[in-house]
Amino acid sequence: MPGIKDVARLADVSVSTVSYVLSGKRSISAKTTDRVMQAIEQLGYTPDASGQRLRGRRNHIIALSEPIRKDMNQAQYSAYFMQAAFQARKAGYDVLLLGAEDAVSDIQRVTRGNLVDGVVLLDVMENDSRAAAADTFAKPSVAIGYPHVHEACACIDIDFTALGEIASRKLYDLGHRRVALLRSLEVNYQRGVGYMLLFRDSFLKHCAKLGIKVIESEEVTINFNAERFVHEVVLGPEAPTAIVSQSNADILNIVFDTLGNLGVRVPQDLSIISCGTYMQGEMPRYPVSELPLDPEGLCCKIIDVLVDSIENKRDIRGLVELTEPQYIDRGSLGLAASAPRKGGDNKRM
Amino acid sequence: MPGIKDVARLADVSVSTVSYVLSGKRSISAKTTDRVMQAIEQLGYTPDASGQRLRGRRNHIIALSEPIRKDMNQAQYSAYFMQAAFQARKAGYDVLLLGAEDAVSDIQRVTRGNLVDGVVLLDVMENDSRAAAADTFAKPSVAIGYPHVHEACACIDIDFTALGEIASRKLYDLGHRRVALLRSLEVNYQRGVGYMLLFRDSFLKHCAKLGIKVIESEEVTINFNAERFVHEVVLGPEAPTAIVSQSNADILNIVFDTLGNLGVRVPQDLSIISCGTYMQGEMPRYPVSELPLDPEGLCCKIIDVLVDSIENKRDIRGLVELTEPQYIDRGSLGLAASAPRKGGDNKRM
DNA sequence: TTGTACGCGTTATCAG
DNA sequence: CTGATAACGCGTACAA
Repeated sequence: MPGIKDVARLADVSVSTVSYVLSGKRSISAKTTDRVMQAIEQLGYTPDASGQRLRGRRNHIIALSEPIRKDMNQAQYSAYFMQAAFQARKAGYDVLLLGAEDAVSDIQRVTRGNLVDGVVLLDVMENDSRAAAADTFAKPSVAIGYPHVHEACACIDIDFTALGEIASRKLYDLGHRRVALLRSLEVNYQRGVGYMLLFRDSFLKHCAKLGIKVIESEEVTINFNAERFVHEVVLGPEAPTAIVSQSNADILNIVFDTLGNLGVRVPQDLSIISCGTYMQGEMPRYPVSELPLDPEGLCCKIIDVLVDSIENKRDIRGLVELTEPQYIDRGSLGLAASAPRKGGDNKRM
Repeated sequence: MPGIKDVARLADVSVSTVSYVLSGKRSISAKTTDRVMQAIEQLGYTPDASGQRLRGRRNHIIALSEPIRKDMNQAQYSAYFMQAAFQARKAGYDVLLLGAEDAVSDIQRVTRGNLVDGVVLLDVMENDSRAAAADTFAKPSVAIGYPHVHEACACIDIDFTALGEIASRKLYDLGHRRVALLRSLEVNYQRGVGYMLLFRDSFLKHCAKLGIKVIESEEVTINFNAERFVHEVVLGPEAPTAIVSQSNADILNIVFDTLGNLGVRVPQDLSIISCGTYMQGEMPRYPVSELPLDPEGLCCKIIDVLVDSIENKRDIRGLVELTEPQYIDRGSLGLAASAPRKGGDNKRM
């Protein structure tokens, strides 16, 4: 393994000259530059990472903390860390994946040991031990999410309170006064996945204010029967004119299938809107209008903020940035149906 | 940030003594040890990672190379890298995620710069540029997969040739002589995803040998109509007694739904077996017997091999380990139906 | 049992 | 514009 000294010797210059040629932090004559570059190629020289970070105090590594859980929706979270990794690379940073049981001590270890320059917290819950312990990390940290305790880290997320309001407003303006809320997997609420709770609370509150009646689905577990949900709730006595879904593409597919079999047209007879979901990462078989999550946009912003903090030593503790939700119209949300539902008495099933 | 020198000064010993107290590679008197430990705690000292790897030549970091692709099945691959990360941590290694466009130069950079001790190649294709360039990596590498060119890296995977043979044998023993093959997403074959091709080729070959007639589905693209597949192929003139699926849970769900609506019972009227899939990571709504992928088992073995190579300087270039497929009975595979299919003329759809 | 010196690459500083 | 040197932090071979 050739070192910088070997290069210097071969090019007949000093080590500092080689270093300056590589970094460009000093102007070096073209002739010298040529000789050095030639020596580097000839020897196949690559600087050793440990030496590089000795001086600069920067590793160009960002830690990504993702607590390992059996029940995690892998499809969804992988979108976040692939995006975060991609954006980090664009900014010139490698990504260290942390997934140990004890996330807090893991982050302490890599930040205090100067192994990483900063930390991204993924899959953040309302009561997140990592966010709460962020003051014990020796490097800046950013959470995707909005935990209760966040004095020592930055928080970046979609504004899910606004999302609940926008959704209720949109339904109201289209004339909907009775809507069904299709819940997400129960385990998410129980675990305290912040955004799902935030959206639901905000949505229910604003619906109450606007006079929209919300009929909630029963708790969605792994054995949830989406067909029965359609028959009992959607076609039930309360006759909602829209479904607001927090659920995943699999369940939504069954809902669409069931409605199709019953001859219920979307959106003429019934509107559907999906909120706080990310259908691009799943496989919906029917287009559904959405107030979606935004892994790409968020990760882009998160890395921006973190890198800025690292490189310009900006203090980002306590920073909170909630971005405006963006509605995507895919044609499943329309005016509230007033006439009796076509095919409503179709007994095919 | 206190350094080892500060600790040494406070404990009134030399830096080497502090180092040996931490590593335990020399016997130090209890009195000295106490003083040193006290100083360490008092200062909150954590060794700096860059210094640590200066001498030891070991970073305790493993690189995970995952080429970023738009069309990748995120749910599936995330299972591999979460597992790899988990197993690596168990062995005391951190994981650096590599996902740049040019994977080869990325790996060269981190291996030649001594940033990582070894490399795991994920999502390996038959003609994989990374495996082919493994001789230019300065550290040992292991591929999950079985690329054509693999002289310079180790390859660990399930034996998909055996998997094809076992599947055909199993079907044959249960009396099946006509089976439908439900292909995976076409893009996987086109891209050269090794295991899918290996299984398919082996399965077709062994079926031919055993006299099993295989009716293949049309190419599966994003617009694939699984209902039509059931109507045209499964209930078509050739009347296969089993479906062998390489497809995902979403498509399989539709197949089950369609069969259910038609009154075709599984496995009494029709058997279904899924091969080279990983249903635990997806959301199948019906239990399906499977000759599955095994992210956990493979990642465990891969990290074992790689860590052994790193720590004992074992040369693993060219090593190939193909593990025996394990059949999981979930009740969807049974004796070939001989009587005319119940509900076969049901015209509900 | 303890101290000293070395190695890695970058960069501030001083000297040409 | 370029060269020489020291310092940064740690582990460990070697000397004492």
